[in-house]
Amino acid sequence: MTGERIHPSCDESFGQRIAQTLQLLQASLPVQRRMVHAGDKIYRVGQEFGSLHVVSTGMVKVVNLSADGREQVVALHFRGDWLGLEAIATGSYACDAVAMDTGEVWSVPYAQLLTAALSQPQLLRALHDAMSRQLARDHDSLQSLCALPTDARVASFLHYWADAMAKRGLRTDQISLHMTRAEIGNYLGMTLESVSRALSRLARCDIIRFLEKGRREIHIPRVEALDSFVRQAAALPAAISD
Amino acid sequence: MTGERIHPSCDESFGQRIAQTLQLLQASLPVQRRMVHAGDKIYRVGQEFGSLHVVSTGMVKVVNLSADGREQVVALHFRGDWLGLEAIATGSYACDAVAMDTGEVWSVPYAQLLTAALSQPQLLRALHDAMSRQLARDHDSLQSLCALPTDARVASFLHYWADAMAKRGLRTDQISLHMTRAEIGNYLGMTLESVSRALSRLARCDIIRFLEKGRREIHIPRVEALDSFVRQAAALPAAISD
DNA sequence: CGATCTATTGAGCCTATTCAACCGTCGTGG
DNA sequence: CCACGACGGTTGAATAGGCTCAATAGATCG
Repeated sequence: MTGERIHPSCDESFGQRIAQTLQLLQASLPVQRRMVHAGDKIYRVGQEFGSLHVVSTGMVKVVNLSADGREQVVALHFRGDWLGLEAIATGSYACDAVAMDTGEVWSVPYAQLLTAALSQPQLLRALHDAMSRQLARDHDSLQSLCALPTDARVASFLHYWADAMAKRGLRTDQISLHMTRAEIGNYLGMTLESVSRALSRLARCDIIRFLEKGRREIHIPRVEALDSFVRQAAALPAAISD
Repeated sequence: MTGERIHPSCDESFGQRIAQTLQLLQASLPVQRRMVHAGDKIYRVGQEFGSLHVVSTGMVKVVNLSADGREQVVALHFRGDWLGLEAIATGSYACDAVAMDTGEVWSVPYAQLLTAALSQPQLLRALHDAMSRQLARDHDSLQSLCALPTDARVASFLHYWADAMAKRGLRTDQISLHMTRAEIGNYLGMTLESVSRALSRLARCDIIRFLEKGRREIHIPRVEALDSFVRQAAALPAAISD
């Protein structure tokens, strides 16, 4: 293991684990690589389930479609994340998976993955870890939605994003959200105006800064500042600082 | 492979699948059965992960503990549901699992489960199905939280509960919530007063009825009524359709 | 019976939504 | 080239939905 560190708090080994998993997949299965661009769908709701997918590069949003046609972003995925897990039980995808960026997605037939997993326990471990992490992440999302006011929810979202980047060895002080305010709002259960206002307020407190005029590039001087902002908002449901 | 079918929407066979899974577990692993009563903890946050748990009878709530001590109910589990899945990746439980009722919980060491799964593919399938279902369920929770007003969220909650009972072959017209209004509110991201008001309104519309004076027994004449109530609230945040 | 817990309901307030106007950027086409 | 519209973002004013605070009542239990 090469000794390189970027972030103190998060484990550096996570990025390596991702790389290992991707290598393992490639070595032991006929993965089908696919280049995707923003807006491309990796799979669609209702489509028959056959394969799981792993994000190699790029970012993917998972959109739940309700019966009456409304859309709900329920998860975001980055390098190393698995897609389609929610379809295993039912046999058909319950969501759309949409690329938010140019990237590469690998697909592996679920049946073959299981077969390979019998002789490669690490594969099974990787799959279970991915599912487990997703469950834990969903719980955190739920808690944010239930317990935090809008501003803190946006802060928590940024923190999550920065954390996801840090875990993958990418720079965390400057993140570029490949989402519109409307998409962010949809994911966080609020309106696009509220997202905009929250971001403006965070910028006013100097917790974040906008780079360029196109305000999707966000500079985060200190990630801990986001954390403490969330923490404080959580403790006092209705406190207002000047 | 024995003849098995997966229904798209509302499978009658679900209850049978649960029974089969429990039998399978019992037959191929040293499950440790444990009787639990309301308030008992199956596992605690921070505790080292070693075993997964399956609800045999009774109901269990999973409570996420945030850094600052606030509690958040993130999931509810019934017969056949697996507990502790979110701990696989990290190696330690991230939540408390608390019995809401008298019941029985089976525990199986994860390592032994994996070993057994190598020779019993159905075991692995059952585990994956459970995780997959939980992920899909989490997505639905997220969507409810994000998109529905309080009344509809309560209605959706009751519908979910009734559905869970129905899938397990239990009576669905009369459900007994083993939760206080405060717990329900915590789970649904609203205050206990809002829960109370929502229930009162639903009762006023005759979508539900209270049995007895202790108002946790709820009679649901027509489950479809709950569904249509949710659907209508979802479609029009403020719009008007005859 | 008093003490405690849970639930219901009302009144006022506050947060986040709705509605609206405005600005900047980006393509497109006259 | 500029006019134009489409789109994404910001900000303000007014509204409303849900929260807070508070009072009341039933239930349970020692």
